[in-house]
Amino acid sequence: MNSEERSLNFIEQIVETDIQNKKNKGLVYTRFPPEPNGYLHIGHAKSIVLNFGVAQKYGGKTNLRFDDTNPVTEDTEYVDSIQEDIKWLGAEWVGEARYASDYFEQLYQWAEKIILDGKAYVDDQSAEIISQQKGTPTQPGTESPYRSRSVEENLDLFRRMRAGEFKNGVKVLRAKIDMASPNMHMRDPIMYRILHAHHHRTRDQWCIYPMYDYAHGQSDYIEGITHSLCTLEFEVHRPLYDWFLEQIYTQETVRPRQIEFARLNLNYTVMSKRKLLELVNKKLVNGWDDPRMPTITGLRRRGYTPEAIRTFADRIGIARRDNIIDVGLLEFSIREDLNKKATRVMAVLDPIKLVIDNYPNGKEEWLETENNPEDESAGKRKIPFGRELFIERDDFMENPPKKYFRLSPGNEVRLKSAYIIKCVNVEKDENGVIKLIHCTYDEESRSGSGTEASKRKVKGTLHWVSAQHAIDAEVRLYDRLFNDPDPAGHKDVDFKEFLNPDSLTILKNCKLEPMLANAKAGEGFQFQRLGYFSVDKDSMPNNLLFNKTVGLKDAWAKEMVKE
RNA sequence: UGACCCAUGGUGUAAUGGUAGCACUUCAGAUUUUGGUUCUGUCAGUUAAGGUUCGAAUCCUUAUGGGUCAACCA
Repeated sequence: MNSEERSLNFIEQIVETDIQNKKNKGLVYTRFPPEPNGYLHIGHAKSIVLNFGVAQKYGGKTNLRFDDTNPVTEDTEYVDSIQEDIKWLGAEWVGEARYASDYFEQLYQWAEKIILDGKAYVDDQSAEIISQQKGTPTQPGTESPYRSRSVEENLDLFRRMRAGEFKNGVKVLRAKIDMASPNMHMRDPIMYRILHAHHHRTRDQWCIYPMYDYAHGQSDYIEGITHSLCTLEFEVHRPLYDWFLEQIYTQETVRPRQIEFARLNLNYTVMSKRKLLELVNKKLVNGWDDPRMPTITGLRRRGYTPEAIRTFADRIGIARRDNIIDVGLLEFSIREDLNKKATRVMAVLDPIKLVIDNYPNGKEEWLETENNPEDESAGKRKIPFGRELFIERDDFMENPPKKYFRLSPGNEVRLKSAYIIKCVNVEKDENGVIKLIHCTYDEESRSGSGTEASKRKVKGTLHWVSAQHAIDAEVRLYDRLFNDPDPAGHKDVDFKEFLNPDSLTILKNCKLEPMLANAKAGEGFQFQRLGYFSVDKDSMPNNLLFNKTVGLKDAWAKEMVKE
């Protein structure tokens, strides 16, 4: 509905211009280049939707490429999870997944060529010295004493680096560019370092590894990537990206171009892999797939759908200015999707017993109810009704405020898809806590019976579950993980200080309609009047586990806040 | 204190020299056997000052504010 009128984002505009100008023969080829050192999060989803979306829109293709040039932090666990998450999101990369490590030999050969061209040299200095010589953003650097080594010596040393003759950190290969450049990244950046480490794919084949700046652009080039999209912090790397490409570029091939866009920030959460890893390692959450995590796997376990995440990514747009998206927009997107799809069921999370005094003892009825009022094709089902029911504790008040139109003494409400009942009195325990609500029902008022009484309008409608038929379940409620809108944005306070102690609430005594006994892991439902809930992966038929995905909009709660 | 980038309602994002629009949010109302959904209405914006132009959110200058850059990480 909006696609025909939607204006182009700035990257699409660039792509269209390039196509018109027949740049790269009019091809569009993008890539999604995660480093396998962590799980994908919602920020990656933005990048995935962008990269795959742009290519698809213009008849192009997208590669998945693992940027695996640092064996110390990378692992196949991440390689697997990343592929699973991308597939789940519905993106399809062309052919097999690629790896920067597939190109190590080519990268090495090009490095020798650059040495031969006199544009790279082996430096014997320590990391500290090299760092000192880099200067600062306001002061130029100084040149390394090894900068003017002969080509022959450089080549010999570089080959011996590869051969494993040196220990970690003893030597590096540096590009010979400009130590006085105002751009720090151009001050003779390191191309290769020595790392005697086991790589998850190349195993012990290499003991020198290329740095990101050298590997990334060349990998783009090898794959024929036309538009290399990345986040804003790589902007200052672009001159270097171009410089490395310039060393090996030949006219007849595709010339990749790096374009930066603003990364996604969500309020009340953190989005850096480092911080997410810290939460996992310190067991402040229950793993990468904890439903409170902004990871793809966490959102999936929480009950988010790929469609909702994609629409969200679409809604937030692509631009070059820093942004902080309100999590409310993410929540809106999942509600919108689930509202169309989720079967409505009866579930009472905080049960209180109710007895209908004038309903025959031992009688049961199976009443018809619609599965989804938003989707007639979803059909109908029967739910059991009886003399004793559970309703939500919140749905009864002995002394209600004026606008309360749920159950209270002397007041009438409709039980959804069942009868109109009236509260006659309550029983309390010695502490004054209500333990049983006595009601009478209007026998003529059964939903759908067509009688005058069934058409009566009452203010409130409650969800309920038959006590005799109810099944038990554990339900996990989630709130935002952090109490602060920008937990990582405080210079003097660690982000973990803002963790919300109430981000997880476990409810053990929930009562569900019997049909839910067969619910399968990952399946999502709307618990009538409460919100959307999804079956946890650890759920068992005799130990049902639900995760709250998101609550329904709650006008009553809002009203109460105003008081 | 250098280089580079950015600046449109509360939050995002359009308008590509010619009527500042859309979404979320806010608020109000209608409908409703979910205080949901849907529908209608509503509040609210071009950082500032100069300049160019018949006309500037858009081009230029300056200021202000924000961001990025000094890993043998990506």
